[in-house]
This record gives sequence, C-alpha cells and structure tokens, in this order.
Amino acid sequence: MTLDTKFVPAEMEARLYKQWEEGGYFKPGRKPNAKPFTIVIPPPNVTGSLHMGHALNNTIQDVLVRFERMRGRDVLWQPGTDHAGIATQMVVERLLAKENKTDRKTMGREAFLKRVWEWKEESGGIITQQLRRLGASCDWSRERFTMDEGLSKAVRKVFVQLYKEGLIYKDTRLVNWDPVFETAISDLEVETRETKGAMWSFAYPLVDGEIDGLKEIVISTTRPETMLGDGAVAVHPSDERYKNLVGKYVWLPIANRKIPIIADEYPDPEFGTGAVKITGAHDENDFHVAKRNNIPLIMLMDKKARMISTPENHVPERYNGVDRYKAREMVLAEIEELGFYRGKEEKMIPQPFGDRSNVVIEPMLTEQWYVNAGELAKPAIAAVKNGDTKFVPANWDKTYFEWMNNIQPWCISRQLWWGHQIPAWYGDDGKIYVEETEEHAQAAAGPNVKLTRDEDVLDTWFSSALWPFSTLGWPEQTPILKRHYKTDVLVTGFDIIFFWVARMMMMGLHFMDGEVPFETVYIHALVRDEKGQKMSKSKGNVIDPLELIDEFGADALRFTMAAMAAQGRDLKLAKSRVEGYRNFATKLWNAARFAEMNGVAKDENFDPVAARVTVNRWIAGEAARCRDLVTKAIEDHKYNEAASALYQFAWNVYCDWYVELIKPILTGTDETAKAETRACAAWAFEQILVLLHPFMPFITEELWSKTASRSGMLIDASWPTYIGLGDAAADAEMNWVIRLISEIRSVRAEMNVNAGAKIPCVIVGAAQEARMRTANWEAEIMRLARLSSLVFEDSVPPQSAQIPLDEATVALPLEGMIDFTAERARLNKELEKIAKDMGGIDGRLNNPGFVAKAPPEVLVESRELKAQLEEKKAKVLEALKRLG
RNA sequence: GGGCGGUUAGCUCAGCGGUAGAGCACUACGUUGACAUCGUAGUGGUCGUAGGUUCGAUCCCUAUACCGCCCA
Repeated sequence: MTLDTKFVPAEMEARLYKQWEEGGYFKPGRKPNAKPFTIVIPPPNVTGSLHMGHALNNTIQDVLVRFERMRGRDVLWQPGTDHAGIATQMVVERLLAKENKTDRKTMGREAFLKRVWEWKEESGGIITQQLRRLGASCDWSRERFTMDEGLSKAVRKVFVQLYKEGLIYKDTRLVNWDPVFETAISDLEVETRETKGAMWSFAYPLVDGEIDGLKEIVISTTRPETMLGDGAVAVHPSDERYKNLVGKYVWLPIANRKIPIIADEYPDPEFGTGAVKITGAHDENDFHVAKRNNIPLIMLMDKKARMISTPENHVPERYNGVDRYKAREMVLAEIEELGFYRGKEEKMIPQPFGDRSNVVIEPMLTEQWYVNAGELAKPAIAAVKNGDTKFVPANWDKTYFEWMNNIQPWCISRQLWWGHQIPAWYGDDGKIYVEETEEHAQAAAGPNVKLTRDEDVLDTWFSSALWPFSTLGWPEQTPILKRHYKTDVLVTGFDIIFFWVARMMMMGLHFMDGEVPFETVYIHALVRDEKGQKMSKSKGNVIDPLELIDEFGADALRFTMAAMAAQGRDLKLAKSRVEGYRNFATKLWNAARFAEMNGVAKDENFDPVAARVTVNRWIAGEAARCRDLVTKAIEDHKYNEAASALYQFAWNVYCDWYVELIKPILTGTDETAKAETRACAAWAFEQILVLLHPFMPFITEELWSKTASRSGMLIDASWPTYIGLGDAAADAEMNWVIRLISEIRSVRAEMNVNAGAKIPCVIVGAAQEARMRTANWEAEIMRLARLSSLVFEDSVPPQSAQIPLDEATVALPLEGMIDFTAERARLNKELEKIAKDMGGIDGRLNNPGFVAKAPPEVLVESRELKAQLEEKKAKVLEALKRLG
C-alpha cells in the first residue's frame, strides 16, 4: 500500500472510473427508502465533443450529484444525447461529400437516414466517453437518445395531443428560411448581425403623370432585388407631400407592373422620402402592411433563394434561376439604364443569419407547423412567479419573463430528414390526419383514403423540451418517472434559457399534470478565453478540456471549474489556474505520503471529541468548520466558496500548520500523545478526502483506498456530521502559537537573518497563560521559528529585535547579526501602521453618532481593537526606547 | 430603442454596510527527511467617476463614462 513518490492522474482516473461504473455506484435505487435526488443532463449533441462549457456544466452537476449521494439521497443523474437535427445532418452530408462524392438527394431519404444512424452508432459515443473522463457519475445504464424509440413515442404523443387541443396548427406566414439547408428555422435560430450594406434609392414614375408637382415617388431599399416583387408603395397618412397621391398608381420598372400608392401607419415620414416599397412576400414588416391593405404577396425566390420567373410574378425571364445577389446587381444596372437610379448611401444594416449555416436568412412565405407558445407559456410564467421553479441566481427570472411574456408562435417544422418525422398524414380527400401511427391515421381516414405522410421533421428542441419526463419513461407510468419527476436541479447556461428551459417548463407543466420539471434552475456562466472572448474554432482560442485533463488531470480541471463558478455571466479561463489546482492535488498526495511515513493511520476507535492533545482538538474544530462552510456553500450553489474553503483547510490549515505542528509529537517520546495524534491526523485527512470528493473525485478516491483498508469506496461514503467539535480554548491556544511563530519568522526575514541560522528567543512580561502555552509548544515553536533557545526573562536583553505580542514582548537578541538602524526603521514602520489603524478607529469612536447608533457589539469590538492597538503601540515605543 | 451584467493588486477573479482578499505573476531567502508541482517572508489597491443615504459606503441609491451580452 505504499504511495508512489509522484502521482500520475491518467492511469488512476481510468481505473477508478471503471470501478465506480462497474460497481453500480451511479445507479439509483440503492437506497430505496431515501429521498430521491434527480438531475437530467443537458443532452450534448451527438455530433459534439467536449468543450469548456460542457466541462463547467457537468462538473457542477457532478459536484451536486456526488454531494447528495454522500448525504444519503437516492440519486439519479440521467444522461443522454440529442440528435441535433441540422448539426448532425450537416456533418453527415459533409462526410458524404468527402467520402463518396454523393449527396443526400441522390441517395434518397431512406438510404440517407440509414447512413446517419450508422454514423451515430460509430461516433455518437465520443462525447459520453469524454464525460466519463471528466468523472461525471451519470447512470449510463439509463442513457437515452432523443431519437430512441421511447422518446420518439413521447414526441408523437405530445404532437398529437397538442394538435387535438388546438395548440399545434398549420399556418402560412413569413418564416426564416435558410437557403443552404433549405428549411425553415425558428426565430431563436436566427442571429441578427450588423453588416456592411447600402441603401439604394429608386424612382417609381407616377402612372398619371404629374400630380402636385411630383412625377415620381422615390423609395429607398437595402434590398434592390426585391423590388421585382413590390405590391405597393406606402406612405404615412399624415404625410402632406403625398396626400393627393394615395390611391393613385406608380409604374414598377423592370417588372412593368402598375402598383398602388397606399396610406399606412408603417412608413416613418421622417425617414428618407417617407415612402416605402412593400414587398409582402419577402419582408416581415411589409408582410403585415400587405395583409392590412390587401396587397398581393408576390413570391420571387425558390428554396435556394434564386429568383423565379412565373406568369404570376411578372419577373422577367432573364432573372429565372439567378441567385438573389446576382439579381441585385442586375436590377441596379437595369434601373440605372432606365434612368430611375437616384443614388446610394453606404451604411451598416442589421441582417439575419442562420446560426448554423451562417448565411443570410430569407423571409419566405411558406406553410409550416406552429405551436401556440403564448398559451403554453401562461402556466410556465405562473410557475416561476409563484416559486414552484426558482432561478439561481434569481435575476435570471427577469430574462425568462421578458421572453415568455412576448413569446411568438413557435415554428416547429423543418424541411430536413434527420429528426422526428411529423405524425401527420394527408389524405387524397384533402384532409389532414394527425395520429401517433399510420394505422391510426388510416383508421381515422377510413379504408378508402390514400394517405401521404408529411415529409417534414420537428425542430430538435421539440424533443428536448420533453427531456425531463421522456427520459424517465413517459408516456409509460414507470416507477422511475413517479419517483424522479419532478427533478431537483437543472444546471445550464443562460444561452439556452429560451431554447430549452422555457420550453421544458411549458411541456412539463402541460403533460405532467401541472407539475414543473425542476425545482431549481441553476444558471452558470459561459466559459470564455483569458481575454474574455467567446471561444471559437475560427478565432483559434479554444482551450480543449481534454488537453487540460491530459496535462493536469481531471480533478484539477474540475476544481478550477468549481472555483471559478462564481455566479455571474462570464468565466475567463486562465490555464495557470488549472495548473495551480494540479499543484493542490500534488500537495494532497504528498500529505498522504507524509502520513504514511510517520505511522499516521486510521484508528477505528479514534473519537475526535475525546481528543486530549490541544492541536488535535483544534484541527478537529477546523474540520468541522470547513464541513459546515462547504455544505452551506453547495446548498447555496456557491461552488467557488466551497472550493475555497476546502483549499484553505487542506493547504493552509492542515498542511501548513497542523502537519508542521505535530511533527515533534510524532517523533517524540510521549507515546499516548503520539498515538492520539497519529489517529487524529489520519482522521482529519480523511475528512479532507470526504469533503473534497465531490470536487476531486479521483485523487480522493485513490487516497481513500490507499490510506487504510476499507470496506467500501469513497463515492459511497457518508457526508460527515459532527457533534461536539470545536474548542474555543484550543483555538485560542493554537492561534497564539501560530501568531508567535509567524511574528518571529517575519522579523527574521525582515532583519535578514540567515534562514538556516538558529537564534535565541527571550519572552519578557509574559502572563501565566502565555508561559503555559510556550511550555506546551516549546519544541514546535523552536523548530518552526528556528530557535536555539526559548526562555523567559524579566527584561529585554540589549541589542534585541523586539516583537510585541499581547501583554508580552518577544525579544530576539541578535547582537552582531542585524543592523539596528534597520530594526529601528522596522519598528517605526510598525508604528506608522498602528497609527494609521488607530486613526480609523479613533475617527469612529470620537464620532458621537457612531457611539450612539452603532450596534453594541460593533462598539465593543472597536474599543477592544483600540485597546489592543494601544498596548501594541506602547510596546513598540518601549522597544524603540530600549534601542536608544 | 428596451433589458441585463461588468468596472476591486501587473493578470484572472472573490468579497458586497463596520480594520481591503485569493490564485498567478513579481522580489528576497531557502533552513526543517511529505512536497522545488515546495517552503518562509515580502512588494503591490484613494475598490471607474460624481453626487446622495448612513454614525459609518468598495458594498445601498441616483447620475455619468467605458466595456460586454441579450432582445427588437
């Protein structure tokens, strides 16, 4: 059981993870009488590989899950992946193009889908393997995929029910059309970006010649090519300039059509000429104007955003099949040639881009399926208002409400192949049959109707919205569903509050009898690079979490994530931070090696409450304090505070002081004290392992098994509860000793005393308590402060450096070793600091308002502080006097 | 235009009403058989700016500047 001198994370991590997983520790149901605790994972895309966002997200979930497991809850962390419609189809299409030089259309739907499934089987497991490397303790035996048979059944059932309730319907309106993927996408998948563009002005001549001195109306547009589809020119009803033109017509050049001049509230008279062209079929605002005024909607483009020439749209034949941007150039040239060109202004314009395809989205008039989100949002809003679901940090509910209150119909149909095909059939009788299966549809239609299934698939987020219950077996009423819905916490980033959180709320409430899908939504920050920039492949600033795991270990990465998870928006990741926590792991390893070398071993009979040695009583109290801090911090989702408490306790308290202070005991002759201290040191270290386990599961598990022979694994250990720990007298004594040693060290360094030199120390004016403490810790003080002697005397020896310590003065007779000018300077500096502190305190105490109004305990504290400062000041002055 | 964040040590960030903190970096010294992935000591901040509330403000309020995100 000897520990190696170095610790190598890689081997250990793989081995331990396997042991946990195969040991069934991640599975629920092991504590059937315990209260369940449930988290559903935000399902990563099957196409994905682990990035920093995943690392943060899953670290937090794993900390929670391991913590609650240790606290005795019956934990289910439900894992799975998302089929990610567009993303996956895109990946496989690219693969096809590369491999076989073919495309999905040539292959046909069936063959293509077969290929996607094959790809999923081959590559879909990458991300889940990577989650394992992070240490995520999900129950992999319950892994789900959004296109599993079970989940697909849930999707069909939800769709059919919502349709029959009138909450899903078909509608023809403008949608965001992605001309690369040739599908509609939802508003959320569109990203508006400011891009370089221009505003061109054209003249449309009046059909009736001159009216009110006007022969033409000048309109401006950022999209010249759409003029071919103009159905009207609109002006504001209050616009005097055009008052007598409303109801007249203009000639639309190129298309050679007559279009009316209409009055509508939409045009801004202050902007440009105050007249706008209305292209109802290709612009959202124009669409509404056209609807209001009964203006025809003229379709100009096909699914690839190429112009089409039809008898209906009057687009000249030469435009047929021309790309929209090429058509723009043609229109501009022709307008100029016709003499209707009226100038161009370069400007930045907002343009919609597809978040996946990265091309300009075209508003297109098509028939699509919609969810009446407004209706479903009502209970979802109420549930957050009344506290059934809480956002942490709480201010995110504002974002949630803001969006939910203004929610638009959700376009859920996609003209893709990869996804849940919509369970709707069209009969040759012209009717739509929405049923869970073709048999049901046929039954509904009757035997003589020929059915054709809707070709479209559903938005990926439709199935994700069902995740908290579909993964638990719904629509079957499984025991797991009963036990683990609603879930306890959802951990996710703010970027998918709308995409996912809001929709899960809607669907959960609707299909689970009004019960919310989760009690708490913990929203964490997004991981950015050191400079605060979003990590992206194109910027080349991506830090790969797996590389960090390779270099520093999963524990170090996890601890970094937790330590940086302070509630905020951004999390800028510096590699040095990960390195620092790797060092922390090394420190723990070495502390364990120290223990091993010094006979520090677990003693089943050791009871920290009964410890007699002061330093042991003290460390036990510190352990209890750390335990309380960590517990509270995790409960409050303040992972950084938990991490910081652990780091401090393990390194600054246990390693720096406790271990150093017990060395003389461990090598001493007091066998009783030695035995107790060995047992206590082992106990305290064990507390570190247990408390740290949720954050650093691997190294703690490894040390757990190597520092004692134990019956179970640490993952299965109980979160400690302590009764009767904490001893104020022991704390006071140890703190005094630590202060004494620190002060001597500080003076030594400042006086440039050779680090290796042992020096004498004389304590003057010590009260009984200080004398006792000194006696108790003589060996430790001498060792840690590098003293050759430690004695009490009645007066300060000549040529001493002097340290005031409460009522006593600690004198270091350093004749010949130090420069007394320097010592005087040091004491004067000390005096300055005291004076500064005093200034603050006096300012308060001399303020009648403070004395009258401050809480009594603050007043007492201030007075005590002043007394201490005064005592110290007197000592320093005395010391200066002695130096002459 | 609407909303939400941020501005604290050279860097990355905590703290958020009662004496300014951590890690990294930096400086000096390396003594102690766990650890140089370390130890000891130290340098470094008028807590964006201006008002206000308060006995007291980095912390609360108002305004303002700059940076960032989301929505239109």
